[in-house]
Amino acid sequence: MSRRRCEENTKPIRPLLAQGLNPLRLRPPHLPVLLLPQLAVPMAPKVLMVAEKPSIALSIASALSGGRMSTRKGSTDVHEFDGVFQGSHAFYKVTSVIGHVLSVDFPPAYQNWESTDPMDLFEAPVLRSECNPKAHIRRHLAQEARGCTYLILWLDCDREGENICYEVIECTGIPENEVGRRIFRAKFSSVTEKDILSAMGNLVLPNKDEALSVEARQEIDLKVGVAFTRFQTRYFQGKYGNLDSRVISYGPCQTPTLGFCVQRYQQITTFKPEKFWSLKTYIVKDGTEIQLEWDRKKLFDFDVTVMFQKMVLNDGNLKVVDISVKEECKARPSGLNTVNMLKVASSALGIGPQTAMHLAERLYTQGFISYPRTESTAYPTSFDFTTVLAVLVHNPLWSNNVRTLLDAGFIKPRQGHDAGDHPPITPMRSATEEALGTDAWRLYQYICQHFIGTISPDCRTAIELTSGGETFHCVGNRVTSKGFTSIMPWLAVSENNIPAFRKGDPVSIHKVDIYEGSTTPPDYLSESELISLMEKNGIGTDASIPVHINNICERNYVQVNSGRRLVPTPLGTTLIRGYQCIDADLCLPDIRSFIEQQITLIAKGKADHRQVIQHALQQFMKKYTYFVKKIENMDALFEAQFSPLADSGRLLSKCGKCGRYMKYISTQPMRLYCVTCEDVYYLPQKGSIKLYKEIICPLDGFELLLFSMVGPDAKSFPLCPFCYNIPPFEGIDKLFGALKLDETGKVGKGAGMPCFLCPHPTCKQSMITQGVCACPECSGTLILDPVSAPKWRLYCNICNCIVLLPHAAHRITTTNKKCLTCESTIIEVDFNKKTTPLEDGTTLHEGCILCDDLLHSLIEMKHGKSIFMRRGRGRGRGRGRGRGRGRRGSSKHDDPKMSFRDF
DNA sequence: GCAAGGTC
Repeated sequence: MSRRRCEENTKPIRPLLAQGLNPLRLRPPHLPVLLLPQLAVPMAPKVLMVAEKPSIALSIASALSGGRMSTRKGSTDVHEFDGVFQGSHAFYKVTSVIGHVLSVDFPPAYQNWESTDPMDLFEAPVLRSECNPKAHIRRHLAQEARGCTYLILWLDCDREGENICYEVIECTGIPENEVGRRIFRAKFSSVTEKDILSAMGNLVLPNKDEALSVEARQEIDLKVGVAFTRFQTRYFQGKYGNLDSRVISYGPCQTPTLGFCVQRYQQITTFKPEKFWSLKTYIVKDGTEIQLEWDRKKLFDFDVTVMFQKMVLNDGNLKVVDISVKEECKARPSGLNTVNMLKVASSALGIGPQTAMHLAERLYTQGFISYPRTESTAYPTSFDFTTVLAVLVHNPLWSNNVRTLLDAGFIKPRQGHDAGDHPPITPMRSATEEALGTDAWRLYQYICQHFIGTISPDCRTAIELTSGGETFHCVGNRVTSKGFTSIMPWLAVSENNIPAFRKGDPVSIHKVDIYEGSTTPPDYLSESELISLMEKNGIGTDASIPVHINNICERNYVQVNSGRRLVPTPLGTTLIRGYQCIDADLCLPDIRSFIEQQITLIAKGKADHRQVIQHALQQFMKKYTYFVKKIENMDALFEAQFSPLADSGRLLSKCGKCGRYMKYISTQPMRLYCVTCEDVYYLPQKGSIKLYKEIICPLDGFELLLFSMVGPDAKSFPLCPFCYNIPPFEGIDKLFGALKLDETGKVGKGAGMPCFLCPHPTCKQSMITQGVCACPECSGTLILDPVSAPKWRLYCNICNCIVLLPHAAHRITTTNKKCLTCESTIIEVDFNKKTTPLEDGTTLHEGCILCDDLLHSLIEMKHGKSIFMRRGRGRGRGRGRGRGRGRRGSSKHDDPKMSFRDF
């Protein structure tokens, strides 16, 4: 796990001392910060302190202020108090970010899958932008830093934390060269008052090398993942119709994760059962028949087994040659960390890692358990077990165990591993099933039982062994002290009593049977086993392991079966088999270790980060070119497993180029395929599609389709498949910028051009003819929904605003007249004869919905689903496009199949 | 529509 690794090479404080800036001497650690009335120190310098998450900001502020602080709301809470800094009075503000502030991506020019060769991504520039613009953390930090003299970084003490330090510095606007003068780093080994005070007294500097190592990882992961993903998605989706995944993704974590599942699958499918035989020998002692275990266990040769059976039967007697009694100890568990909690949740509670994390987070925010993301299994020395036990004593489920521990004293917990982050996961408050709901309760119950188990005695068992003649033995098992297994009964040792034997006793054999068995294949990989494998191989971190597992499920590479076992799908097995055929490195865990090992050079200050990135990317570029060159090897496997696009789907609408019907592929991603032109046209997802009145798009001759979203108030709109994928008007995306650009100016999700965005002046489906007036809530246009009868309505072509028109109208259409007052399109309503509001009983009425009193009184505004569209993907690819682009340094002799270790 | 890493 890369997260939570606290590097040893923390930069020392010496430069500070050299400048005459003593590390802080606030006060003896046991005394709270000296509180001074704020008025008395009008010029007190301001110190801004920033933690990685709100909970830590609170802990830091509480520890440093002795609980005497005021808190105000902001993007994240800001805790304020007066104190002393560098011997002077100071005003402290403690706030936090929420994890990373920035993340990397490609510039807009590289976002188009059609016009960008994935190979170019390796050398593309990368941009850093706010990862959660809605949280406004950048603005928050800039505001809070204004007027502050000092910035103290309290980010988590690992490489990611060190990287976030520099993100924070960037956002505050304080120049980076102020590190050591105005900017300091607090390094804490746990979130306890003692460690916080000690960190404050020993401020150091942020570690640029570690921060850069994370930047390198980000760039390598992005470029490698996105390049491979785009290439294989386009290649295979341009050829096959039933892959059933929107994206055929590749990633240095997700792919090896899938690799583990497929590896087990391959063990199962290639397994050859073997017959074996063993001797079951029975004796009678004190009137009971006992079956003895044969020391040879089993033999794979029947004749030899029969020979042994004859030998034993001929003798007919055994002698007790040895009796041994030993006590074994089954150790109590150590403190509960995230990964172990996830494993138990999956294997014992049947709750998947993603769900388990959500439940745990909820339990945490409601105050029932301590912080659920931790690698540590060691309790801090100051941990107050008695308080937690006192909380638990009232629950009848374990009150007896808890009372015993409180009365008789509890056992010191096992040492465990201290990762320097948070304490193990423990209960904080008493709870009931009614209050939590079933699954949260089951998880909470486990956390309580585990906690009690960690301070209960070990389980002790006495084991007796007896051996005889041609080496048989029997084992008895007696539990002498249940210890922690009384609170964790699923871990109990099963007892097995055997009669008393004396050494030298002769024993007569009652019968000797031959047992025939057969070796069996292993089961599918359990989720819990997968988590262990990922942890062991450094794939993902405690926080990201559930995400990777979820990814390979969502992409339809594996399915979670009963007992939470992961069964690869044909797509999953074909992908991994394909990598194995071309370059097995691509799906082995080594690919992650290679990146880790490369960036560690940066973290340790042994290599320049730009050079390392270049070096690593060059290796991956070679792998990429080789993969592209050899893709036919993988394709052969796909061909055997999946149907070509031409064989998939039903005929739906006419192609504007060749005039033939195109096929509709209903498996995700929904698309049209023209068999003649070999072109693919992507469609909006998550809805239904049908032919729209056989209307032809005047721009390109394609037949229009009607897309309907699902659910109540779902909108429908017509679209031309060609315009939707390749917008015909230059700059249509800028014209409707609000749809596609987020606050950072980054291109967001959006479609090419459905008819409701089309500026065609005469086509009856276009925005020009169907548009009625400006949207009251955004810069969009209200469009008449042509198929909304009898609940006629207008919808905004940008936001989720809906305007309900007079109900039960027979017909509503737009006209080519404009309102003289407001320039809205005049609509024509043909009211129902029976319900017409017109005085003379007539049904036809023309007017402007804003200025006509009658129409205006009949409309109503509400909000529905926003029109969520995916970015068009343009024309599909013909067979084999994108192949053989083996340029840039790939020579015949370059075979990147060699292990990374050789590079 | 892409990666992996934070955290809510």
